[in-house]
Amino acid sequence: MPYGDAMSSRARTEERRAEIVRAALEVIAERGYRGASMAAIAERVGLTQQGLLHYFPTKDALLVAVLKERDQWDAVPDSQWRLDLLGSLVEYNAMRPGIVQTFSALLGESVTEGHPTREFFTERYVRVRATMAEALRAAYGERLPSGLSPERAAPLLVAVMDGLQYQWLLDPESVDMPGAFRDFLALLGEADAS
Amino acid sequence: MPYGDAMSSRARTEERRAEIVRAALEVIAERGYRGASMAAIAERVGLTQQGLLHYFPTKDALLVAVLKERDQWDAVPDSQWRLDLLGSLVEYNAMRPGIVQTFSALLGESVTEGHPTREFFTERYVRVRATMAEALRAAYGERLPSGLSPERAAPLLVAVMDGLQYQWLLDPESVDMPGAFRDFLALLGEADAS
DNA sequence: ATTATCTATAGATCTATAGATAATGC
DNA sequence: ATTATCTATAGATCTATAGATAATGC
Repeated sequence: MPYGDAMSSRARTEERRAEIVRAALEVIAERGYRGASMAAIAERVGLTQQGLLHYFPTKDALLVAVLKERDQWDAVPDSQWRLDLLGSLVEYNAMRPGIVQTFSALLGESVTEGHPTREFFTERYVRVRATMAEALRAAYGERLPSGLSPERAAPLLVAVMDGLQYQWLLDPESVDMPGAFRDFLALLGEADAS
Repeated sequence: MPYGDAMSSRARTEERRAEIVRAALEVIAERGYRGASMAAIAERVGLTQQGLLHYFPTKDALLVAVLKERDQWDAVPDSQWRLDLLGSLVEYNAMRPGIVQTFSALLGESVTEGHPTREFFTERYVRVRATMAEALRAAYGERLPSGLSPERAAPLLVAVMDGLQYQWLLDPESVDMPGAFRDFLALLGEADAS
């Protein structure tokens, strides 16, 4: 038996696909989606470009699989976010520059016209802002100590996370991403004295 | 005289180059740098791709010119930033989605490996953080009302500006970029009650 | 003479299709 | 039979070079 275990052929196919998606995540981190060639991804899993097309018949099909994978990342079942988990999430991200870089490269490309990730990110942000607003409401009620409503604080929270990622990716020595994020959380939680 | 004015030939050349840079800014906004072909930029100014190469001998040379142009945008002579101008800057940006989109697309690409804008952005952020820290210091002294030092507040300020731009570009209806930014400035200026 | 612009074209890529060959699994 | 993988290749692009032609400006 050429494979040392009892894996079904279907499971083996799925594993190969997962391997390809991981390779795609890497290559996209390095070169962006437009810059990531099917041949480069194929090479990373030891296939020819045409061999790869057996698993994903078009580049877009592969991107869809990549985004689904990514979706599992941030999709903690919506209303279960607790504010105090966010700091840990950012710390976790700081240990996985590859994932952060894939995400940031795709986000950057998504604002260009007709980009295949545009709709994904637009919808994702609607969802993430709503989730964050809920988490803020659960923690603070209708007004944060600073006076902001959860709905107005949410886009700021998301913006800080994304913006810090770019600064950190470009210059990790100079930017303490988790520390800065904690500063921001503290800011949100502070009482308004005015 | 084929040209209706007394422009020198040198000035006419410079104007053509400026025209090309503007076209490049547009095409980069639409397609990113990797996706922006020289041919597409040339077409926008009514030239063939080879005609464009007469003015900028390589794609990278054109990018350098684009970044220099962009540099003039944010280069308010360093130490002259006043905090109360930042809100207006964001309002101004909200009226010029094209510029914001060019910038955001390039920033996104800059985190990929060996990208020609990487160094530019890395250095730019070092500079911008320092400038913002100075502006904050000028406004608040060594501690902001919230208790943060200017140096720790600066990366947050920059992150909010950048992060809001992505959310706004993807979904301008849902995101009030200037309003959210004002919320953030208010947050920074509020006293720490803890 | 220099500047602006064009046609022709080389040489790299890139995605995708067609179709062959070998191995796997009912 | 189906799955995995390969070679060959079509058809689009893309950047850049070579070299011609016409107009401009000392």
